[in-house]
Amino acid sequence: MPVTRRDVAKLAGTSPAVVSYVLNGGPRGVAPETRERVLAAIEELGYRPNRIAASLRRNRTMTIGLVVPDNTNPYFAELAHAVEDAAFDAGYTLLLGNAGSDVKRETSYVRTFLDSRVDGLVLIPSGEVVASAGELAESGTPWVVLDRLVDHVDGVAGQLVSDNRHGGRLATEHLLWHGRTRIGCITGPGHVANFNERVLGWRDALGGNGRDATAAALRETEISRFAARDAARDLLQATPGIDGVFAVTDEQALGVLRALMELGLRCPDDVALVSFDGIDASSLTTPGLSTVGQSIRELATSGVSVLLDAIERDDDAPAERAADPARPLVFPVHLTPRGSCGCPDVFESATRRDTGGRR
Amino acid sequence: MPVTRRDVAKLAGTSPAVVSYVLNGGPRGVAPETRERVLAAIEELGYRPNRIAASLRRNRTMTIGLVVPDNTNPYFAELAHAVEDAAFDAGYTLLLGNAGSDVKRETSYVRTFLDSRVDGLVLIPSGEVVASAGELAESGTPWVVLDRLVDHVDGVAGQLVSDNRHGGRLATEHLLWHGRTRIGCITGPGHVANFNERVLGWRDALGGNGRDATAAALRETEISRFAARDAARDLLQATPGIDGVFAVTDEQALGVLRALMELGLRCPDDVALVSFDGIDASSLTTPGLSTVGQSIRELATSGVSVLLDAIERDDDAPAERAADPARPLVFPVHLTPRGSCGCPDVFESATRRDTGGRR
DNA sequence: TTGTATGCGTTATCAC
DNA sequence: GTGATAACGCATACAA
Repeated sequence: MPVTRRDVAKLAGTSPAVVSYVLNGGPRGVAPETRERVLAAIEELGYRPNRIAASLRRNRTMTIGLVVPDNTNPYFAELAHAVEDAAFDAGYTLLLGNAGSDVKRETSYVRTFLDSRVDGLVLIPSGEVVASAGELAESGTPWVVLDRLVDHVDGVAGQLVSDNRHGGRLATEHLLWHGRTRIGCITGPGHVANFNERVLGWRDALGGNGRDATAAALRETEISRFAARDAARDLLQATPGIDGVFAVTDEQALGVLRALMELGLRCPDDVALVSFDGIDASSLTTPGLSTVGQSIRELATSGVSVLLDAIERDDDAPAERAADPARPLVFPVHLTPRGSCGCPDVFESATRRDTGGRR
Repeated sequence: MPVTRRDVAKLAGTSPAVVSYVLNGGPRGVAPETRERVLAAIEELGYRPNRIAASLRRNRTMTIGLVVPDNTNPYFAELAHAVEDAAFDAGYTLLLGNAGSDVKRETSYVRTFLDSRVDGLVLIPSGEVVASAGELAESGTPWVVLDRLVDHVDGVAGQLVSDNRHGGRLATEHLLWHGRTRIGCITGPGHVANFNERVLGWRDALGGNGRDATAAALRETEISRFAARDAARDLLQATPGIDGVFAVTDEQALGVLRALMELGLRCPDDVALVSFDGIDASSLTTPGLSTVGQSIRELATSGVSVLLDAIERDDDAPAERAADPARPLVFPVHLTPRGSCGCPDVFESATRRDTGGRR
């Protein structure tokens, strides 16, 4: 037998409506003396408002959905955590779904979240297109695409990505600067634009320096350190002269590191390595991972911010639209040199980290 | 203007109730001919049922809440992923909250989830007690405690943990077996029972072998590879003779690995290392991490299972109770020797992994 | 200032 | 087998 507004009202000797007014601070005032009685009654009964009922009435759930390929991947984990933080700060609750590179499951989650009437949706696409774009548009629920650029996203409120191509170039140029001449590349699935962009950056850098980036020096694998380890072994053995590797994700770089060890090659002495993402873990491998860091927290925070703006706007004037939401917001990346490329390996202590850390 | 059951009913020339019956497959039958018209109308209008309204009516949301200390920690990430999988399979949606070792925030999330009328709650406690146990009990919402044992949890439907003490002993005995004689320990915050248990296991093993485990060989840090790196440096420098280290979490072991490198010590040659958890990442460090593996997936799956049972039971007979839910379910652990303890480092290839992997 | 009444979209209990 | 109708808990417009 749950305690409801009726019970509170009865105990306070007033009406349920008044209880609402004191709880919501409006839209009407309530006599100080009545308010006291109401608060006392709430306290006494341990009354807790039912968000479900409020959601139904207000047509607003104060929840947002987050669909992520795999929260087990450190990069997505950091992204998800930052999204959750931003949502929490704004008073929203997060519904989480792992799509697991399975477009079917991604669609299923989007549908479930829409049925749950989330106020907005943050989507990190698993495939090259968002299969649910149609349903999303039809539902009128605002949504943003995070981290990965996709086509055919008409109704989207915003797309937020890092400057992948530039990052790929930065990484490769840095390897060249270290005097490396034969630079291989470990990349992710070809249907993900991010990775193709990073590979383009790799080609940009090599081309600009008079070297050609042949397919021979490229391996495509899943975004998994295990798959990357196998690919790196294959690459290193098939192309003996390689003295540098650009891995398009930190996760894969961990596998490359392992492959080097297994083959008896030293990093960076024999093979220098630069990767991409800038996850926390990259600073504490052996050696430290030189990486092109993304502004993970900013990406997530801005994504939620864009989403909440769209939700607000939707509430006021359903017709209005943000300025060209189809044009992606591109976030800058920055090279963080550490040991794996041949730069001095900076020892970042935990205490220094904690003071200078996030927020 | 959302399309509702009324619209479907009108188009199909029937009543909203009938639409419910065809959608829910009960509790009453419906004439095949009517059912066809209803389905056609649903299709035509692109009707999607409103879960919020259904939840309010049914007093059942088909959601469960998960409160986790930090989904960025690989161990919790794997746990969370497994919980999500189990929930998904059972048709439940997951609400996620990061408490971040902040009991205040944990309480806040529990409250929010209760207000959202989750059907059940999975809690990985951040503190030594569950501050919200009272509210939980009062609400009557079933909940389980995962991974960490805590006191004063009267209303809990179940507690699921690994055999921490035994694991600590396993790890340490293995180091002894390798001929290591001075074995230090890096542990986590003293208010977490898990870590204390693992430390007890460490003492057990040392005591049983006639060696004494002095406080000098112990360092307590946060569960962070960064903090652990600092602590390990301190430990290794303050106690020169150390030839083995037991780290109570894989996460911390990563920091120990780094500390060893920085001090010019080789692992396992100079210092052998065994840790605890068995996260995916442990198999691909350099060297591979010897670790006492938990059955992460089973822990999560059983946790959800216990929770769902309690939900079912609650639905049928609110009074009934499971058999002594206060007694924790203890899961076995298993030693996975790899390179860091001195065992041969098995190279687990991605392909072999994928076939033998989860599910 | 306060109480009353209606509706949000569903589900389930009614008579028919 | 079917259609009307009440209720879930809350928010607010409206009458008092």
